[in-house]
Amino acid sequence: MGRAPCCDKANVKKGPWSPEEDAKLKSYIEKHGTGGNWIALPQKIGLKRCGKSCRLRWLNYLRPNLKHGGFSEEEDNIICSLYVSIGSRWSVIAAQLPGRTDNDIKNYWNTRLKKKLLGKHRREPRNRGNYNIKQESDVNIGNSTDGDSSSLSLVHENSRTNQQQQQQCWPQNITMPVLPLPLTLPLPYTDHDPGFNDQDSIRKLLIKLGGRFSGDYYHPALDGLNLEPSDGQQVFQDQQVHVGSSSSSSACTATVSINNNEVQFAQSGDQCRYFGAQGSGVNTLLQGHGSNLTPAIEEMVPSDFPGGLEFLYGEDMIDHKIIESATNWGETSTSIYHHNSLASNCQGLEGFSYPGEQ
DNA sequence: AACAGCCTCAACCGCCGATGC
DNA sequence: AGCATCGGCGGTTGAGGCTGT
Repeated sequence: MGRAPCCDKANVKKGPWSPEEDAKLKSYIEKHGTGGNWIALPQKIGLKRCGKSCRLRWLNYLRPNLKHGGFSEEEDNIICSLYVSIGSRWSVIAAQLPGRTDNDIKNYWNTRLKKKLLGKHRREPRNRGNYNIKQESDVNIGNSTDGDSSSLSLVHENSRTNQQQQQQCWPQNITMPVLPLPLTLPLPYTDHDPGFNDQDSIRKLLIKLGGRFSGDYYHPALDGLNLEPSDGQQVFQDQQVHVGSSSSSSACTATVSINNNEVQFAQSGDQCRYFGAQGSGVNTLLQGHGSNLTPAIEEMVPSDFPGGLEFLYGEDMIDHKIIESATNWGETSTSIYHHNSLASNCQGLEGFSYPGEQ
């Protein structure tokens, strides 16, 4: 037997709200509050609406100090950055953008930013004062010139300066920003814990750090890994996570150290060609096994896309600045790392074509 | 002007966790 | 402990408006 419906669907009005309904709901809540019971609210007011519908209408539309449309570039950046790091947790993202609702951001992402990332939009957006798509960057795929012809890298040609910034997409030692949440993560590994056998757990950890799994690469360094999550949760700060095979003396070890709000990847061992010597850096490790990285991004980036999501983690991602921000993620105040040019990089993907594609 | 296709976004749906009984 | 209820969340839908032909 299923769960009882929250309201009598037969006697509940659906569809767009009328101004009268809005006025009723708004005036009541402004006078009396929600009373902590949305389900009972419509009956008190005399609205033939589901309580959940009232809640949604209030939160997404009637609530004071809401902004609609006109996302600024800075908001774009924040959304991009947070989406890359935490995925589609719209309520969390919305908490960082005063006046924005999760629904708003979700819609904006799905209709604009996602396409902006891919450069799929066909025409200039309508009625968007702050929204301005510029085609200022070209992105090419080319062989890196660092002496390793086997590695591919993205070349950003920003602002048509012709100054190609060829970069290895995931350098051997890269410092990535730590995004502020969740401040506690299931930490999948400790040195003394023999139960480190859950690849999904480490995948999740690495995903939090911004990795990608395509499933296209088998990675021997992950073979036989013990990735069982430890009991409970550990504070995901100022810790080191050693990613490597405990069973192989010659295994490459990727060290993910989290200190002072920075994540550092480093690797050692004679199998490190998988990690950096061939130019793919730790990301190759990250590409080891099937993915649950923010599915929308995964979907946007084909599995054979050289370098995976590195274009989201280019140099600019490293050169970050901090935006101080209050957050709802916990009781402590924390910081967002604002990737200054992420969105412009996204814009730069306009006109990008995949290998073999015209 | 008419039509078709595209785009946006408000609203709905269903699931899940928390809470109370 | 088990169940019912509620709030909250993310995914999806569809009506209406806009644009291109």
